[in-house]
Amino acid sequence: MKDNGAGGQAVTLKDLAVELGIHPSTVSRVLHSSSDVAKGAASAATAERVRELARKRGYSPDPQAMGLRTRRTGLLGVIVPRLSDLVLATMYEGIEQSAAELGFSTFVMNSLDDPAEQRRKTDIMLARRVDGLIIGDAHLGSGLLPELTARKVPFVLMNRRAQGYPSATCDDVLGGELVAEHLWNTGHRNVSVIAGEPYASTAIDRTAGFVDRWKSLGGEIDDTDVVWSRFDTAGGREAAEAILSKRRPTALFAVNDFAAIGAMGALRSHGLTVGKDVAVVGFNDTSLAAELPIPLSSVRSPMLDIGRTAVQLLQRVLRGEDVEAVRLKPTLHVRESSAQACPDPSGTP
Amino acid sequence: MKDNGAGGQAVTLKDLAVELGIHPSTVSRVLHSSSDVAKGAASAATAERVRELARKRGYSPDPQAMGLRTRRTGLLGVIVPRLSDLVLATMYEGIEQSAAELGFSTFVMNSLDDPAEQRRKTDIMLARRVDGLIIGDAHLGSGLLPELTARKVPFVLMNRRAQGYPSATCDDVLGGELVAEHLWNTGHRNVSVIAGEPYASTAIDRTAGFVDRWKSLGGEIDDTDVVWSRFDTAGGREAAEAILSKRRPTALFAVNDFAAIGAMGALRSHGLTVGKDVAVVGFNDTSLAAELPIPLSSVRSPMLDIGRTAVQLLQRVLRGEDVEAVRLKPTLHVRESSAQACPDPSGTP
DNA sequence: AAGCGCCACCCAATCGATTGGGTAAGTGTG
DNA sequence: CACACTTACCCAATCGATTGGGTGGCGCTT
Repeated sequence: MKDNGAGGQAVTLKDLAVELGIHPSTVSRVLHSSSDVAKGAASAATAERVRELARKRGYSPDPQAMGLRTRRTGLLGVIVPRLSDLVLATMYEGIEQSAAELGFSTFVMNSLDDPAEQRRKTDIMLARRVDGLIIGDAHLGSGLLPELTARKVPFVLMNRRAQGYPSATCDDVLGGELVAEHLWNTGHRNVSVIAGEPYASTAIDRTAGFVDRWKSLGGEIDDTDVVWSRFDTAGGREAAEAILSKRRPTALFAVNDFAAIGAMGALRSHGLTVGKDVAVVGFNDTSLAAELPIPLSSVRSPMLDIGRTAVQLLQRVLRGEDVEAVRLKPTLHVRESSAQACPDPSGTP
Repeated sequence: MKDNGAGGQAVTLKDLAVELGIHPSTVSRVLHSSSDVAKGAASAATAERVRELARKRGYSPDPQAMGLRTRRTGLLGVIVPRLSDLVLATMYEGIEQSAAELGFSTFVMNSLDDPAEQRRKTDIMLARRVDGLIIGDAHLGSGLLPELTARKVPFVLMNRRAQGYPSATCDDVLGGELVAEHLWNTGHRNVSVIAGEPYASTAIDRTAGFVDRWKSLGGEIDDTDVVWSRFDTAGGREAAEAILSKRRPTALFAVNDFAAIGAMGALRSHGLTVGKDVAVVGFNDTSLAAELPIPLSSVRSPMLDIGRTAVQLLQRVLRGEDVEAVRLKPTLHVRESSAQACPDPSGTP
């Protein structure tokens, strides 16, 4: 029965003040001091009357007016490559939860991983006077981040990291290592990597973690076994086709579940059975992985926690604290797509 | 090099006015009147100087102050079941595009299809003083919509419809009909429906469209052939299990691609091959459908357009116009999962 | 009884932009 | 030359909440 918001005319501080016969500033102080004693502002009795009436009338302060005075909007801007990417959508769920708990609201915008669009969306957010930004689409080597620093815009990175900036990410290097160990231990010696976009730290770190660990185990892998690709299903399919046109690995590591699904499709159309002829491992363990016709092995990254952590880091940045990068630990979940030992340990040339 | 936004101290109207030696109100009028002649407000020469300086200083009006005065925030609230549902995420992309073109910014929140959460999120949005709402999670028979109407909150529905409210949806009945015709024509006579959540108009309409058309073609189908389920992969799997425990249809229609994928998994673990032993058709034609190992037949709903349409309808509501429901036409895309003629037209009892 | 302090408030400026209502200078008309 | 009218501006109130700086009145002290 509240009457604030879009349609109705909201209750204002002054309305309450008039009805109570006191000054608006007193009402403000009472409502503002969260402690039950409005220290020095009003008597306990008055304070109670104020709170009572505020509740009854469904008073909620006008964020416009409040923000105008305090220069803080309680808004956080979130920029992601695209929300229709399940990974980012899930991280955003974490952001929303955490932000709501702290009384912040969040804007999200899709940049489609396009630098011009990243700039445009950033500018829109700043024009809205967000208190800070969460950037989920950082491109390595882009000039945007130093520029934001120069403009003193408070921000943190999420999902992808970049040297020298606070970020909340998965420990992608570790994730890649886990996959390398798993495939090595199941007897594979002949593997390829579907590596993702080379401008994303996620792709680079996962690939590097895999390759480095693979070599340290004594495995062989060179640049031609690593194929860069888009993160989506079609990208994974194309990458797998490119790989299969040249050689036949016994295992594929795709740095993204969707790319892995695309690769599974390509394998099937080459007459290969996933999990028997070729092992496939994905990354992120999206809700789809376990439910696929052939359940997909995948590295589970704590997506919700990454989102939540990003908000917490941003809080600290806003308080002026020094903040470093946080990397959350992933775990490997082995399923049918890579459970069997390698059929032909010698590999195929 | 703009200096507005989170970190820097923004340029204000007054700053410009002082630098130009004129009154802030004059600056405001010049910048406000979009026509190149600031009619009556200033001379052409002054107007040009003002616009020039505004550009140079990177002036952008403070939305807080502007909104305080004009009582319009330029904010739209969007409530969806969850953004990690690819369907809603894609609709949101459409919303974002369209809203940005019109100078609006959008909030999204997840309600998780929980009535209490729907209320909470709605209240948060109204407390933020959004100009209007786009509701993507309407529950049939919920009391929330009449209440919003009573509070004079401008809103439109998206994705799901409800009698008597403006909405932008897919023509789900037609979509169900297309599937019925397709399966009938490929020789199937023994079908089951994975119907989705009974509180969602999407589920109900798609199912009803299918069932009614099926009957009108002479087919038999009764209530036990229709299984309600969650929209996600696990829900689809469970529903398929329930169906297979009782009978063996030659075709399954799932009202959602993710449920269809789950069903494909269940079929496989029963030793049935999708597309050969059992046909499967999904709904929405998400980007995944065509790329699955066994490509999934699906009804393509114009998700981006639905989002865009929702924004346009809301614009009209905000202008006080009368607005009715819009239903966009879907198209069926047949793929390997249901391309073959029914293996056993007589069906299996 | 004069003095002091504190309690419980009130006053007014302020944030940045909008907008109805002036007003002085300049132009044209009869 | 006086009057009306337009041009090109300025003035000040306003939106709703916050906040530094008062100020009466009461109680207590010595």
